[in-house]
Amino acid sequence: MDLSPIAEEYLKAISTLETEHARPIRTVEIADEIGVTSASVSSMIDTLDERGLLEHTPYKGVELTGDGEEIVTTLVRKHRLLETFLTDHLDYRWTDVHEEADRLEHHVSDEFATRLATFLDDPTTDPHGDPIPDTALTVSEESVQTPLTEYEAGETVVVAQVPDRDHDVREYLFEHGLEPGTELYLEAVTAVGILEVVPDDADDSVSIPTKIARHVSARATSR
Amino acid sequence: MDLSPIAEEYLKAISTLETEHARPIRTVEIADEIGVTSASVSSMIDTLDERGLLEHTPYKGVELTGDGEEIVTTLVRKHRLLETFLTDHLDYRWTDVHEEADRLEHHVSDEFATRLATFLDDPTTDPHGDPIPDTALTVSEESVQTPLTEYEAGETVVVAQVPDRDHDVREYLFEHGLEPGTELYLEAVTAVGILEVVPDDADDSVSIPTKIARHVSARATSR
DNA sequence: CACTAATATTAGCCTAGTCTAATTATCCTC
DNA sequence: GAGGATAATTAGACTAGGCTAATATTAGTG
Repeated sequence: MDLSPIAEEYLKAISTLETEHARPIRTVEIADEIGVTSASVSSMIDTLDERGLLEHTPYKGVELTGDGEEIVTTLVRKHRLLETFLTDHLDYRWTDVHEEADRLEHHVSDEFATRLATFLDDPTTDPHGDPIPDTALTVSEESVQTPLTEYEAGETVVVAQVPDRDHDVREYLFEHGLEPGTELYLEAVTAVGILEVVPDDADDSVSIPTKIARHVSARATSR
Repeated sequence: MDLSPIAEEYLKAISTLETEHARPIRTVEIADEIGVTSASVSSMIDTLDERGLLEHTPYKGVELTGDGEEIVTTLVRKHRLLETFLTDHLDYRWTDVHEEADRLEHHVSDEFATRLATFLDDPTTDPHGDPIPDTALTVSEESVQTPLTEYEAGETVVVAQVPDRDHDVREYLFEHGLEPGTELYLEAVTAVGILEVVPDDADDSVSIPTKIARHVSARATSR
């Protein structure tokens, strides 16, 4: 039987947390991520466990099974293909596509995803720079990408990925001219945790708090 | 508050039945249309009535209000825009798009619809030949269209609309080469309720039962 | 090692939407 | 205008997913 969009949201949340923490995920973490109570999470964990999508060790935490991960990867693929379509063809700003894709990913068929991918010419990254899993659901080798905070003053880098989940952060980066593909000259790293950077299409430097810069990854310029 | 996809399905069903019968719609008709029991319909009618989307006269039937009709028209617009996108850009056959559009129409935002319409160059009819309501939700003047059964042997017509809801009927028409835009020579009308027609891209005549032909509309050729 | 804080689970209730069974209205025919 | 057929509504129960409150487990600290 098919999974409800709600059950799918739980799987996605668990997957995100697993990637972030690399250890079993606790009930309360899922509750915080989704915005429901721990009680609700406990009961959804039961159903997901019965369906073989995760392994639950009571009082310890959960881990996705292969089946669970596969469902999540399918969703991620649909999500990122949709985002690509929305920005590249429907003229959405990349800052605005996440919410629409988050809703639609649960409702487009596999057939739709396959055809959309063909229409888009099988893209490998989405507008935030995140990799799009292919039909076999394998994620392509990511190019070497490092958080902006790892570079030093004086270096020039290209923005590779920006965080896709927090609207305010996306808005902040957009307004300061930072998006995937932007070339950046790192002017200075101040003591109070601010990066001074100069985007390639700007004259003045822009201040980026470390808190945000940590989640922006970049690769060295190819020259 | 937003309406659930299920509530939206009820409104669509009522609208379809109103168009078909031009009179208040009874509980059991809605039940048959959607495939639920009359009891379920009764209770949904209550909620829809409370929201001001229809008027219910107990034991008599329901009629959509202006608000109710507006919601349906928005859904129809989304549905037909989606169908157009699926056939024109994702290479779906026009016989296969109805189901996907029926799911997605409940989940795409108004913003998405607006942008999709622009992307598609503001089409006025969908792949089945049905008119697409514009942003103001007015349906464009339909060209004069008459059921195939109203024409006489010897006439040449162009298929304007095919039924969009029944997959088997669509499949039948597709296999016999009848789709919107097909030019048709009406060879004969037999006694047992069969039309013999010759599509423009075929040599042999094709037999269409009156039962089906009644729901295919056509306009006279422009020559 | 015991106690407390934090977290997890269970119990029990709520809402939306479904069902079956029982009841009530309406209508049609005689 | 009475009787029966048909249709509509109501009553009561079920499921998914949510909540709060109560209970149980684990972990950390003294």
